[in-house]
Amino acid sequence: MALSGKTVERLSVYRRLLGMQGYTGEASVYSHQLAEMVSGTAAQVRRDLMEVGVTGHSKRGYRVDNLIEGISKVLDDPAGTRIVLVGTGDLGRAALGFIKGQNAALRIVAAFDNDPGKIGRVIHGYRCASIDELERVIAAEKVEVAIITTPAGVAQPVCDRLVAAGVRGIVNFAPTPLQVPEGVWVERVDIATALEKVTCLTRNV
Amino acid sequence: MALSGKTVERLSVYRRLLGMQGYTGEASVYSHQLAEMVSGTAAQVRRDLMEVGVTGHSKRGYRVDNLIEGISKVLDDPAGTRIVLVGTGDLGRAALGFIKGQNAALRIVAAFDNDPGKIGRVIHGYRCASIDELERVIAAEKVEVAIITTPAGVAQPVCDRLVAAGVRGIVNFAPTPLQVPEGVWVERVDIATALEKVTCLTRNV
DNA sequence: CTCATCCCGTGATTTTTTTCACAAAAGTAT
DNA sequence: ATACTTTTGTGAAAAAAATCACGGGATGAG
Repeated sequence: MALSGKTVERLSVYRRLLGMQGYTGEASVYSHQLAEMVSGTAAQVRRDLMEVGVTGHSKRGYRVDNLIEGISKVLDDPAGTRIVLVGTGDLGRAALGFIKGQNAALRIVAAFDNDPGKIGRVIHGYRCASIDELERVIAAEKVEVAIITTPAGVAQPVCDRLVAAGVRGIVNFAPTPLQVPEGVWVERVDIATALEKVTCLTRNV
Repeated sequence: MALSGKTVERLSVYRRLLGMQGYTGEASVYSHQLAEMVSGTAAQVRRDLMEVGVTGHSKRGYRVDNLIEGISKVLDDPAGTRIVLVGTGDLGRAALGFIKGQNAALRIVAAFDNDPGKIGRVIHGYRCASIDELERVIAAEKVEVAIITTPAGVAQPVCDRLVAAGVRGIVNFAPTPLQVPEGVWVERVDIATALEKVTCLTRNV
């Protein structure tokens, strides 16, 4: 099953919205309702759900519990995914807050920093550990995914250590591209670029 | 000139990398060097630059100053873009840090919060103002773009106020989609989705 | 029961984005 | 000067993504 990255992104959003409080509370949703939530089209939603394999019901839409279960089956590793975060500055703390309690399949195993003043502090319930422990923890806990929220200058060396220690997926918030070997997936979240994109496209529309 | 969103994103990255310290310092770059930086292909870089209108030189590549100037001409508003940020939590502070000093054409006019305890504080050089001032400041300064870094629960009402006050472009960091009228551009930065995407795609590759 | 309506599932089509591939330009070596 | 190499610029082809459009099933009204 080869889900495209775009589809995975939308599935993640569908699931989050369906799981959120404030959702209508109905037992079913129509594709056009989901489409409205993500500013897409009903056909696209149906196609995404088709790829997942969940099936709806003419005239009554999709059962919400069914949807959440089906999406989770493709997005989540049944064994859970162990994650570390490196860099507990503002952004690192913010990221921990976003992740906390969102998805039971994602487990933050450790948060690292190189500032002795931060080590030992508890952030959103996670204890900040010394960067010196990085390799040990990754190996001991079989960590597969890492989040880099360090300053740009150290992102690449941190990345190299993560990859050498066995990490195979990285979310990179540092404003610099990372060089990684084949077989490692990097997802970049570029705040400065997002802002420049909006300023540019807002003007030309 | 109709630049695609993807192209704009890459242009933003090319420019940032070229402007950064640590860049080789050469007066020229080849398309394949830029490609390597962004993990793309040389042909794609050349196409992006073609759309911008900057022109290179066989055998010597593109002049760096030329590139930066050409990219800036399409990305930046010559009059500058005035921006406000709403929500000075961890994420808001992080965003201010990323933006600060990056691009002279982007000017943060104000940062707002509804917490009386935060009002008056200075964050990365920007003074935090009361959310009550939102409409006044946006009108007075002709603000066109806003960054939403509030909790999910208040993102939509904040968005409504921004749009009513005249904002036409929004970068939304809140983990909830925003409903906006025609003519307003929303760029979503979804941290939780980025993480789920990596965990999913890392596994299936 | 019959009709009208509403929605799902999906083949076909269109649009968008990326990649290929090659002529022409420009430098280098001999 | 000539041959060889490297790089740009871009039409053409391919790939990826989104949209259209319609058959078919389910429901409710009359």
